Amino acid sequence: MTKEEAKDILSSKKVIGTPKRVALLRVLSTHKKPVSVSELLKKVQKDIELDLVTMYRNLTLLSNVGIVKELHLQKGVSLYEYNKGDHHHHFICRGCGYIEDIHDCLSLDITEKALKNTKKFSSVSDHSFELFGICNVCSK
Amino acid sequence: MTKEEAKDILSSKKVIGTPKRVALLRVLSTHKKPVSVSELLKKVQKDIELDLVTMYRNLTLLSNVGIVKELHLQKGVSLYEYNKGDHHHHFICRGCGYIEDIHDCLSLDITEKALKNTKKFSSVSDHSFELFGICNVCSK
DNA sequence: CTGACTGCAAAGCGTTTGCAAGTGG
DNA sequence: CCACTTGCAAACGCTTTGCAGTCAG
Repeated sequence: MTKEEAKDILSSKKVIGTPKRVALLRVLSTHKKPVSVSELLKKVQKDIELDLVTMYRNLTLLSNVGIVKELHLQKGVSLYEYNKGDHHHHFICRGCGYIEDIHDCLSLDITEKALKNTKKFSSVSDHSFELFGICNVCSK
Repeated sequence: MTKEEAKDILSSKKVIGTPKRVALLRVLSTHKKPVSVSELLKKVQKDIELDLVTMYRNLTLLSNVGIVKELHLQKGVSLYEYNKGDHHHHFICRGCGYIEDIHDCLSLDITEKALKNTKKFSSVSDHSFELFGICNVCSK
């Protein structure tokens, strides 16, 4: 993703395309897997000076407008991924944390059923689905 | 769940049934929804003196042997629920955090497909599925 | 005596907040 | 001039660790 593309994406959500945000978004967009905050900081800092606090604020901002997604797969760890708009789920290794995307989604049926069965909800905004296992490297 | 039943469950997993663990497990078993650590502490303390640290240690222990399940639905918050063995998922309100169980599960197909498509995993140990929405109370 | 459980204090880690300085329209 | 962004320091909340005291076999 070029700097121009990043700026366009940001401004399409009415977010000012500051250099730090552009750098952040570009790093996020090159990552196929969800990234931790500390990893993200290192990578962005190769490009531009950036404070951890600013990163957090911008991640929250981008998350609020839907440009990035936040994942909470384990205690005390937040992962972020660029929201390309392609709906997908994750296959996660309990050993090393390796993550692979799953591009199938069969949640429609269960979502409909759940809406029929509940009296407390009228709609579903989104959902998460994660598979956990031990990857072939860890199980050796 | 009686104290005796709690003790039996614990000893079946080779965990010593101390009074604190029995009290903790009993509170957990009466809860239909996942509970936060602070809530849990309050409820158990109505029964017996219990330090927060001991709670954490025992929750980790019970989680490791599979008696309780740990959920990470939002940043920095761990929820715990008694693992009755009845596989289920959750419908969560983004507004107030209200949680309802979903007892349908249609994940078999997608699990099989995912295993076929990956080269990095050979098996799935478990999975999570959560629906998010705004409950009828919050959407008023 | 030995190993396990517990409480207390302190540390650790990820995240957020307050404030002052800097930037751009 | 004003609203927005940023960095720094400090605060905050949740969780873990170290250590000493206690208890059961």
